[in-house]
Amino acid sequence: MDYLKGLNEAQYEAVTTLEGPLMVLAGAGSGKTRVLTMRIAHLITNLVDPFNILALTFTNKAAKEMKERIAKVVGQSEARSLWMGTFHSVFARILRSEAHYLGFPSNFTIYDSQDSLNVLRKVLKDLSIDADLYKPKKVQARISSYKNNLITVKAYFNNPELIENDERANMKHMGAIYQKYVDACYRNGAMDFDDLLLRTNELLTRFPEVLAKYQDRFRYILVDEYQDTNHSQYLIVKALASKFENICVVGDDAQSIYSFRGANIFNILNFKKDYPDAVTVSLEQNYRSTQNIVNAANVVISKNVQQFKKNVFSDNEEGEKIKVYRSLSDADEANFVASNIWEQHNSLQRRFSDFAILYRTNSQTRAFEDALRRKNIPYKVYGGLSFYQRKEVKDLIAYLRLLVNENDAEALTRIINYPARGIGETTQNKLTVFADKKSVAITEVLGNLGHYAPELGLNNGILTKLSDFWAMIKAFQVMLKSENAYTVAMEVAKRSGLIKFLKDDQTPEGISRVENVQELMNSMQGYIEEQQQLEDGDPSLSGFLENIALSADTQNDKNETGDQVSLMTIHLSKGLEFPVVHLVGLEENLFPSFMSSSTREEIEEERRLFYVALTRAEKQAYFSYAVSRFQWGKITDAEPSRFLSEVDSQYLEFINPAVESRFVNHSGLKSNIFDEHPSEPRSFTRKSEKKTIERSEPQPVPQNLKPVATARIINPSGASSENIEVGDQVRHDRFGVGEVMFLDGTDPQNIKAKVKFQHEGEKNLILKFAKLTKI
DNA sequence: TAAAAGAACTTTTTT
DNA sequence: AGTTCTTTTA
Repeated sequence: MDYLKGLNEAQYEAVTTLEGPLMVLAGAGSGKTRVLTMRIAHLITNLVDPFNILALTFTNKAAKEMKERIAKVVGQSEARSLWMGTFHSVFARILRSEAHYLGFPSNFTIYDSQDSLNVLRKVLKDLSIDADLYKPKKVQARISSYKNNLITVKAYFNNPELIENDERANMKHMGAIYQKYVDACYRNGAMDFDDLLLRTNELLTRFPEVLAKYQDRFRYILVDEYQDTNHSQYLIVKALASKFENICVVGDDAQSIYSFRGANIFNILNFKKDYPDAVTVSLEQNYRSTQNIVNAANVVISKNVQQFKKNVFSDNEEGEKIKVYRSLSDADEANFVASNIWEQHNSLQRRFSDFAILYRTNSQTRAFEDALRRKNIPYKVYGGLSFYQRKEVKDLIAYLRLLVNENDAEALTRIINYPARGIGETTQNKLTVFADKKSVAITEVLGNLGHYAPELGLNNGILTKLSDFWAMIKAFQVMLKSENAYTVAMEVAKRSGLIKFLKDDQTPEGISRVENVQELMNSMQGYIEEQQQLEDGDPSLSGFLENIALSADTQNDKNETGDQVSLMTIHLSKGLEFPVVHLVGLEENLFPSFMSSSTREEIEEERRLFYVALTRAEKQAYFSYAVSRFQWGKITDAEPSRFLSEVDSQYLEFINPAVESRFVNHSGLKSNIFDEHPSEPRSFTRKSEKKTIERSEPQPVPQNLKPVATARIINPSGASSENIEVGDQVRHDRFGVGEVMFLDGTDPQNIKAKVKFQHEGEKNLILKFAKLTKI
């Protein structure tokens, strides 16, 4: 049992206490993943059949990594039959095999938030409810919270308090909307993310034999990131564990950051109440970070009221102080970060992959991408608008979804007239109304046009178009029986006219859309090949569709090994670690977000978010903030985040360069701790410098001097692209530096260039639009 | 009916 | 600023 060596006392206890309820409170960096991995390995070595183990993780990525690590200890074949994955993916799988209990088809579609929002918009329209009063997003959030708290439509109408509550919020139609939305999903044979949990609960409560089956199967249950489970998840775990009570939950209340998604921190805080016999183990030694980082993080989190008492400490070196950089603008901040990474890469020989840039909102990525690209620093953006959410990708996926589940009305509306085939809004409305009146599915009408035609009141031209469309879908479905998913998808892309339609658009955007569809095809092929190698793989089309619905960005996972800087939101960084972390955008109203600054609970969650971010760092942490920032299309002034002043200044070092101090008083900031720690004394010379700059700005530019601004504009209208030749080194606004591989076309208005970019690969660009600059 | 132009809204975080 | 929904025009 080599794997037990090298564990500290607490870790050893957590790994070897196999029976009964166990709560592991794992402070940041305390070797949580290691404990979980070893614990599962230990179970298997102690002759527990892996088939009887269920391990629930927070992300698919975490599950995959953990499975690989376990396989190294106990061997590939033993690890395979382990059930490990996110709540959503594990229970989606169970729901598929038990779907008949709930009256769902086993090939039900999984709606992502965008899909469910579309359905909701339609429901609002059908009920003639003003979408201004009932903002779809708000309605969606409300329904989501019902579902996560196990309030079904029936339960809602039986609960006067809830109804009253919605009436007070001026949303008295919520019940009706909720009902109609649930009905629509049911009719479409679809479940949204929350349904995967809610319906699992329904399955386990309504059908004791199903519950018994899975209770017997999952004798040992482990839940990672327990602090971020919601009520619905909590109940599933509780039900499954109630027979054997071999339940191990691992988490850290200080790292609960998903309450906006219904996560309930009391699940972990009250674990002892649910299982009075539970053993609690605290892992407090942080092996990841320097003392300075751990101490700074502790000071901040101690401001929170609601938490377990913990004493996280580090025996590592004391380490450097956290550097704090005040910048003028978002662009300035990004430049600072990029230069810092560049310098450390050169002088300290750090790898690019040693760095992470963490931010609160996805919209902050752009500035950093620009700055990194200018310095030719390779990087990878995690999360953000996922590849699978792009319109052209979703469109092709909608076709595929319809093949698998033809009741999916949402997929049907998306593509029935895309690309345009003369089935316009009027026709679609007629169809919907007619189908409603006859209470049959639209697809039923489409499938039996001959039968329904006399009553439909559509002319022959339209009827032909409809029957052609449906014949095409049917042909794809037949093909799916004999051909593999990739071949069918290729055929769909061609025969539906989608590819041709996209190819007709020769703008750079249009070209990139075609590339995205190509990329989707590639990722599909990759998926099929991967699944074919697995014994229990599922290379089918529906398997692929489920995979992309439940895991954010599989397509990028291939080139993960490269040496590149990681950019991601703090939420996404949970569970990861980096030698150097740049925590950026530390400003009031950004972090903490303006959306969650009103109540103490909200601020406490933001503070935990700060704690998570800081404890990602192993050796060095950098904080930065901007005095003004470009957002919502204009420049906004910003104040430093309150979290900065909550870090005791003994852990900080302020590093503002000299050039900047002339602007120090420029922003009209309220006095704060940062004015007490100027990086260098402000002199009169500097102040007067500032004055001259300010005064000179409004003055007219002297005739004999070339204004600097004009001199910098190399490419005002794209005209300079004209004398570009094959072999030239060029710079593109978005793609960075690259080499022109070849040029095509004689019409000066329509010359295409193939450019090989250093980081973005080869792109086909149209010179007129690409605004390439020769360098 | 489809493309083009204009208006409105957007930004919190994700399975 | 960028996207998406809405209205106008051919």
